[in-house]
Amino acid sequence: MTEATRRDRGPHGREDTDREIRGRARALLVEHGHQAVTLRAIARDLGITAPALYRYYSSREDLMHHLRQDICADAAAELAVDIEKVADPIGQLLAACRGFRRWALAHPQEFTLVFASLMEVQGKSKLDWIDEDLGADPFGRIFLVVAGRLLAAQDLTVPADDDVPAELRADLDGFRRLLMKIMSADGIAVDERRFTLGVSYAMLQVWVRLYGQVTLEVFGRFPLAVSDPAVLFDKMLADLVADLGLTR
Amino acid sequence: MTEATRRDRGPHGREDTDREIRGRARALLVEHGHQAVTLRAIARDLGITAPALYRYYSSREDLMHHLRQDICADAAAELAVDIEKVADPIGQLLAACRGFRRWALAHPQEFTLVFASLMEVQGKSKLDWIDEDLGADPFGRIFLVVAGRLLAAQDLTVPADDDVPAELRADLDGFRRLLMKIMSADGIAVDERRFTLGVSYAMLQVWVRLYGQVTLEVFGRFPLAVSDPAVLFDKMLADLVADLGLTR
DNA sequence: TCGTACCGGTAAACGCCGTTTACTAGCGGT
DNA sequence: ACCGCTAGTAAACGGCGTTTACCGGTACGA
Repeated sequence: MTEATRRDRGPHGREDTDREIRGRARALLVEHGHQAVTLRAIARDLGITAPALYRYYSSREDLMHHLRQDICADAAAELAVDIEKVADPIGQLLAACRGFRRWALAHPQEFTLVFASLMEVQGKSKLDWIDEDLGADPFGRIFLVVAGRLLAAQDLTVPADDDVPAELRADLDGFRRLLMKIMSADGIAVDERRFTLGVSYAMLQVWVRLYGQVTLEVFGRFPLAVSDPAVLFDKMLADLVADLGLTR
Repeated sequence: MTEATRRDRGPHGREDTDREIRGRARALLVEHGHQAVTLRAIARDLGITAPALYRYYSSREDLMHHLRQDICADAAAELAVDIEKVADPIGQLLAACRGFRRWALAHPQEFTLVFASLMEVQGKSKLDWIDEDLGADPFGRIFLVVAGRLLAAQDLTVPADDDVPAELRADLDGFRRLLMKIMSADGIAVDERRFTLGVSYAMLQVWVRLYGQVTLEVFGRFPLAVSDPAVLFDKMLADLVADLGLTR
């Protein structure tokens, strides 16, 4: 006679178990933080022993790596919903930015894991998340598509190419080409001549400000008490679209 | 006869031992990351047993908390040196920004601990680091002093007070008052009428961009490969001073 | 001078943790 | 009927934070 609390109740396929593992890991992360994501705790919740998890992941770090990808994909999906509610490109940009902030504040642990932690020193570069097939991780793609649509529809006020330092041009041009590839994959036509280095640079700066503001808010590192951070965020967004020379 | 590797060789004062503890903790953090800062490892390095550390700190988390403060103070001291090498206020602002970047890149683990981790859920607000005696932590003070000197010496291009949303005014005014207190404590005289809400807002935005850029670089989260990040950083600084309407 | 209270430390233990090793029950294919 | 694979178990190792009980000095007051 087998014991009561056993695992062989019903035929769990490998995929199912894997999903359960990541689901519990995710829940532990959300509820009790990065430290609480423990192989033994996950196994316990699944009614399994810890070493069994090694049939699915080669180490805790390996599991965390896949977890990051899950999180990324989920955040991207959530963001995509927000964006598609809006028709005009500027509105989509704002929706993407607000959606990013909302997600980050609602999921601080996930945000930290994916967007604000040192990459394990394994790979040579920090940029393994760029150039998986075409472009970037699913999350980055969302932003790039939004940028692409905006660019196709509107003229932006951006620095002249002469104003961007020579040492940056190759990088920015690479970014430009990446973005064009994504756009054409997304069925967006864009006039190459309007897509200058200055446009690449401006997009980069938008990301710097968005990321900075969100990260500061998540980590509570503003130099003053902000009683209504949403207002501050919207003001920054307004500055952003103004600096880009956008009007609906 | 006592064993060879014992601790009672020479009279270590309590302060000395405490410094050694923090020193080893610091070294472990730098060399092997947050995870490696282990009470047992620290104790081992000091030729002591782990429970002895509880005579100095009530828990590992308590030690980490003090460690954060040490790091903050050290970073501030390092930054102060950079700043005092320069005479003019604009140069000091640039030196502070570049110093912050250099420190963050040279000490990613410390940077993460102090500037990019979720505050433990203990205190009610995230802002315990504001308003210890007057103002902020030693690190924040440095920036505030630099800002004060700049403000006393130069006119800034900032948004009109009417452009800052009503909901932000109380917060920004609090920041203004804090900064004026720090400035007067630092012996800087400033015309109150030139220190508008727009000035507070502009300073906040400078911090957003600086923090965003540095954090992106430390975490490798730029959306493109940046072959010479220093150039990108300097370009952003140039934009910053241009946006503030500064010229030497 | 003698107690005594405290201070900084030790030893042992508890219950976690990741990970490795050896083993096994059950299943699919031949 | 057997073989081999898969997904699991049990036991163990060493490391971790933390608690408890104990202990040798040293400072200090009677």
